[in-house]
Amino acid sequence: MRVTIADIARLAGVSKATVSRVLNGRPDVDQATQARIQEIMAETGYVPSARAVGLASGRTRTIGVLAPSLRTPWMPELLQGVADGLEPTGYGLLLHAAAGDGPALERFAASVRGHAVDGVLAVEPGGAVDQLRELHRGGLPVLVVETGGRPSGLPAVGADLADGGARAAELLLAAGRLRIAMITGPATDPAGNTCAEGFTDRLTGTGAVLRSSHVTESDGSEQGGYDAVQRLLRARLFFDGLFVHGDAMAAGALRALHEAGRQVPGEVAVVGLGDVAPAAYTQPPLTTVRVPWAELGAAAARDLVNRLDGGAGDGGPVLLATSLVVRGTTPPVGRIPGQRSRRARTAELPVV
Amino acid sequence: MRVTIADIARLAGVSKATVSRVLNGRPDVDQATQARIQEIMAETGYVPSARAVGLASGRTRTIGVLAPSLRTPWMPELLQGVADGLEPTGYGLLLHAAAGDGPALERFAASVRGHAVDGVLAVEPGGAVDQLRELHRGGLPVLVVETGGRPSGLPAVGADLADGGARAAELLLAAGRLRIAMITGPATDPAGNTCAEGFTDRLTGTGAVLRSSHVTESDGSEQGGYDAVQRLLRARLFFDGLFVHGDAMAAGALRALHEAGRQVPGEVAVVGLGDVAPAAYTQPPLTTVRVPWAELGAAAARDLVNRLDGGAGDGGPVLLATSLVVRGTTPPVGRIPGQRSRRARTAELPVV
DNA sequence: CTGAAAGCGCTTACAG
DNA sequence: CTGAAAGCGCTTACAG
Repeated sequence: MRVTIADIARLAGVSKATVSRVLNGRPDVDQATQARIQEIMAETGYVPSARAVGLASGRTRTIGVLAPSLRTPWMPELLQGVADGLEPTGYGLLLHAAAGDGPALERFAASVRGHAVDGVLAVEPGGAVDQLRELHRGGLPVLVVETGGRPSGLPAVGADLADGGARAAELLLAAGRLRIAMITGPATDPAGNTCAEGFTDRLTGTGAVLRSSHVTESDGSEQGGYDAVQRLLRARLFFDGLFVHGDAMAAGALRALHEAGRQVPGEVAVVGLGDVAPAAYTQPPLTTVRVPWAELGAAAARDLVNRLDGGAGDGGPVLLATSLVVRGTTPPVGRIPGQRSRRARTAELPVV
Repeated sequence: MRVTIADIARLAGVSKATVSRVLNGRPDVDQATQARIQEIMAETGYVPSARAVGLASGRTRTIGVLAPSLRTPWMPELLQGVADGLEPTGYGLLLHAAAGDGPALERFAASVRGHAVDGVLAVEPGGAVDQLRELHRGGLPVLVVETGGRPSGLPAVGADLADGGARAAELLLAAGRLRIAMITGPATDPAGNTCAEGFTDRLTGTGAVLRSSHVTESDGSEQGGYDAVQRLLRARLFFDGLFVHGDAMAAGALRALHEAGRQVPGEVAVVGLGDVAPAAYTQPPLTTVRVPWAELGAAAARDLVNRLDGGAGDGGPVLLATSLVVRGTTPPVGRIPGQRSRRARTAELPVV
């Protein structure tokens, strides 16, 4: 039924080896022969069997992507970047969207050991990192997308979150804020941790203070951010600057501040992290540390494919730049290094 | 290097055929022999080669998922459902996240024709539906997730959006709204179309009117919803009920109504569609037609795997129920059939 | 309950 | 520039 390489060979009056050469674009084939073979392949609608190519060549031209959850706000954007980065290479994307532990992880590891994929792209693998190290030691190409978690020691691409945190601190300092509060996110979304390091480092010795009493943990959700601000307010803690490790939480924080009658940015300046969907549409629009999620995914895809195709990898870990998107939850200030305004500030935004 | 079935056979003193039988859980193997073989496989860490199994068995135990874009608000939720539904079956998920046309689609079709996957799950395929029909005619198992687009004639699962629309209409009627406006979404997210049919059908003969002048099209984004309401208001059109074909647009619509000083739900009652992330956190929280995205994905995955494993498919198209989630953008009314309150209404919500 | 052999559809040295 | 042959690592009748 199915057209095979043998059919093409017979029709063209050549051997399977020659057809295979044409298929793989080898240069050492007679022009006329090549043209004839290609014509026959087109006429018959021949498509090589991925399964046979896989077995014979030892490669599937597919990479496995390990993503803890598609529900993390920035994950779809990052995955779309991976898909877009992969598309032109012809590599397929085998998606494993499940938490990095338990039987699901075992299943993933087995499929990887069964050579269903040529390499693995792991997004913030968390608990799966030990498995990945073992697979990597076993010779499997692995690339980790680090969004702020502990460096794994594996080949990685990430974003310069520490710098993003420093920029956030500079913006609050430029706005004259001296009593800072911070809402941290869940362990599964560790971008905030690294960002916080750059943030606190930059604050050191400036007169602005971030007390541990003013740091509260939340779960990444809008409601979580709302609750976190309520905790701060109920504890009667004073703060005029707030750094929130996630835009969804920041949206909730803004809601709580609004309900409490606290003016933003007049009384409290707020900076988020991520620049995901809700950021541009909060009231006021959220100033936030932008992470280039899609670019991160695309860079990771290209880097991994590069390694698979024999490239040595581009040396050390790749670190993409973050940037500060200044919208309406921080007061308009003079130019701040790295500031980037994505939206005209509207007249009704309060000015300090 | 790699442990193969031949190694296991030699170590166990049996033939490859017997090892294969154990591998595939065939019952006709001696208990002791089976135990010995399994022990040896465990000791050696044997994992069957997915590539060899694929070639020999003619199946890859992988399904291809065609998703136009991961940036559609409900897509991550739906995809997570697919992944979760697939997990226990052991099937892999080859993700193709690109618009249904152009060279990317060609690449997808080629990979499908190359038998890289056993079947295809297509989410709202749009322009790719002709390709899918052809593949289906060629014998490929195909399942379409229909979110409101034209029925493709292919095996499908969908949500009962017409019923959801009818519920939305009933809610507005119960609230006494007679001048209705509607904001429709982009062609790539056609859920609203079907929903609108049920909506207008239910309105017919009730005294409530939805004029074509009061229907405006938007792009699915928050800003698009905002702009759409501004268009309606600038045209000086009166409306006391508003049905928006997407929660993100509804969030923008609420923002525009707020800026214009229109009270919600007092002056305008608003119903959204989707029940995606922004819905619960708008001000007031959005009343919306809930679509069970994750369940939709999981049902599709199970149905397709069922077909692949020899099940005949469950008869006609599967249609999951939608429901109305009543929050704060519609006035509290007595029990409405099918109403479902997901959140305690807070005291400060305006009451008509 | 088990084995020998053919076959899945390619790729890859090797030889010419 | 091209072909014959072996091999990738399994599964599947067929025979016993």
